Amino acid sequence: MNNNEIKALQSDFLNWYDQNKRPLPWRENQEPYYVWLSEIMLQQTQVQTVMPYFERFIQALPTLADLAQVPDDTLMKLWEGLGYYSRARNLKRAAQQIMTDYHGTFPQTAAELEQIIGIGPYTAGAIASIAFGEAVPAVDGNAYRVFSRLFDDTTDISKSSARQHFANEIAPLVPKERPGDFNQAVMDLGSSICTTKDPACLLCPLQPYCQAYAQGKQLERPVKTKKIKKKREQYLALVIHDEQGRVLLQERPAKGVLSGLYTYPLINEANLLSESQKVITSTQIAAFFKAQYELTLQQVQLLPVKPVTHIFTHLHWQLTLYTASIDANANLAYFPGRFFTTAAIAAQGLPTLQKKLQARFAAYQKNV
DNA sequence: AAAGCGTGGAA
DNA sequence: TTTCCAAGCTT
Repeated sequence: MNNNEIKALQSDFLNWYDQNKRPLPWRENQEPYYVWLSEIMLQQTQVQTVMPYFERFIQALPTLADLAQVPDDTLMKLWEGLGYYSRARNLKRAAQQIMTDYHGTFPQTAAELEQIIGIGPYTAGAIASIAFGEAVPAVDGNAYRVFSRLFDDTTDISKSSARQHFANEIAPLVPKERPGDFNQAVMDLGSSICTTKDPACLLCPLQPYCQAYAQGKQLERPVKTKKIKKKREQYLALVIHDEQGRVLLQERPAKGVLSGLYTYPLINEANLLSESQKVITSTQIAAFFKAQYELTLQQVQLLPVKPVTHIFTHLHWQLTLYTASIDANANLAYFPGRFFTTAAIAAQGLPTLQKKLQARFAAYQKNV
């Protein structure tokens, strides 16, 4: 593209943005803390989902210093249900990092921002351009889609190398004036006009020079070859009460799904079933708990309710609920978890999987 | 380089 | 039901 064509493209994006930008809470000012927080929350997450979380978060933690000092349980309660929980933990670590290493002031370039935990190439570009006016691209999934169509680019976005390829293509197009608005225009256009399945090309300001549209190939761009296959796994979920009505919850291991979060104790059925065996018995479950945790369960019973299904990015879980009882004075030295009162459970930041299990159990109790 | 990491919604 | 998608980062 020559300079005039680039100028025209920039104007088309910015004019469209001026007419169509959405009024979002994090667009009310360019406060780096808010821009950063919104960008982290928006990773792999839709605007509509993020909105209430963002409002609650800045209400509870209005400044970077507040975030750096927030207790972990408060933090997880604020993030509860949003998913990708390491984002929240990294957010706090990053806040502490900025407080100590940068005296509480955000670094202002993409290159420096990318050194902060949780900030990758996209987020660094977004913050640098939106909050600090640096003319760098913010290459997210929208940018892949918009520019692969505009240039009829067949780069496979499944590959790790695609991001740098598009960054190189887009960098010369980002205007020195209003780089943040340009990047947000790309994203807003990508999420409203240049959509994946049903792009509104007739409403698109770039349609006159969109190379994919010219060839009717907009639905074939971007090229994406990789498909994720979900692994199916069966679990038992144990609702274990003590005499005081407390419930035993287990802390998930530091590695793996839902790490560090609390759920009912979960047992992978594969850990109980031998090759020829098909039915799991209550005795077997009790024996497993004894062997693993030195804990004695009583009255282990299969709950006559529909199993809970939960789908992660790479996993498809089906969980069968059981109830059991345990002595309130049981020694939990070998068990990664603790007893929770009803109030303590409500105050805990829990993953949606656990919420689903609780709801299923509550529905059962109501009908008994 | 590719796999792992949540959740909700749409088709 | 199944699949895919949505403002990615870390290891």
